[in-house]
Order: sequence, then structure tokens, then C-alpha cells
Amino acid sequence: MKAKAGSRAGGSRLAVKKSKADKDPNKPKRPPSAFFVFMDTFRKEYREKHPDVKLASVIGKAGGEKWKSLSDAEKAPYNAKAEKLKAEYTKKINAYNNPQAGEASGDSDKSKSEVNDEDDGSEGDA
DNA sequence: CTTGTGATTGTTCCC
DNA sequence: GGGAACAATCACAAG
Repeated sequence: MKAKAGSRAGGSRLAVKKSKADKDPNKPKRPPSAFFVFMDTFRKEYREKHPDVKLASVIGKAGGEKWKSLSDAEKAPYNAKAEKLKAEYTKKINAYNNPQAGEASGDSDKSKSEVNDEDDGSEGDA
């Protein structure tokens, strides 16, 4: 059932999809889930194996079944990527909800969540 | 021309 | 804790 839900419990999100280009400039886009990261690559491969199939909907289905077929180890790189994107997005959303957080007054330093250490050489794609 | 939909799963958000 | 909307993508439909 794709009855995802007609009415959401929350209230703020009542913003219905007005126009695809009418999104708040301050509101950052959500980070692609591991599935999407996997699908980005999966799509390309799928197109080579199925040049006739172009509909993303079909690829989505194929990818969905394949995705479940993957093991945690294979999803690991995708999850790791999504995890990083999540951290980035969390900061953006924080600024979106609290653009001036901490800039009020005498706020010294309480948040040490600066995880800027990108020492993970694994990226290595440099 | 323009816009939405359909389909996949995951993630994220706010109350 | 929960529930609800949205993230990419791309062909196709309808007005």
C-alpha cells in the first residue's frame, strides 16, 4: 500500500508541493539516502545492461529488489556516504531553524560539534 | 510548454 | 515515539 498517508501528524510541514521551483531557498534539500546513493550508480549500470529501459520507475523497482539483495557490507559504503551527508545536512537544517543560534549574547562556546576533521583518507579520490 | 506522476527505499524533521 | 513528507530520476500524459 503506498497509502503513505494523507495527512501528516505534524503541522508545520503542511506546506504542500506548490511548485517544484518554489522551495524555500533557506531550506536545504535532504541528503540522498543510502538507497539513492546506490541507485545513482545502479542507474548507470542498469542503463548499460538495459539500454531499452529508460523509465526511472522501472529502474527504481529493479534497484529496490537488488538493494534488498545487497549485504550490509555492500551497503556499507552507501551507508557511510549517507551518514556523512546526514551530518552535513544536520548542520544546514540547524542554521535553517536557528540562523543566529548562539549569536544572541554572551554565548561563548558550548557546542563543540565541529566535526570537520576530514582525515579519512579513504576518500582518496583526490 | 509546463507540470505532475509513477516507483524504489531511506532519511530526516518537528511536535 | 510517531507519523508524514520528501530526496533523484526520467519517460510519458494531459491540458
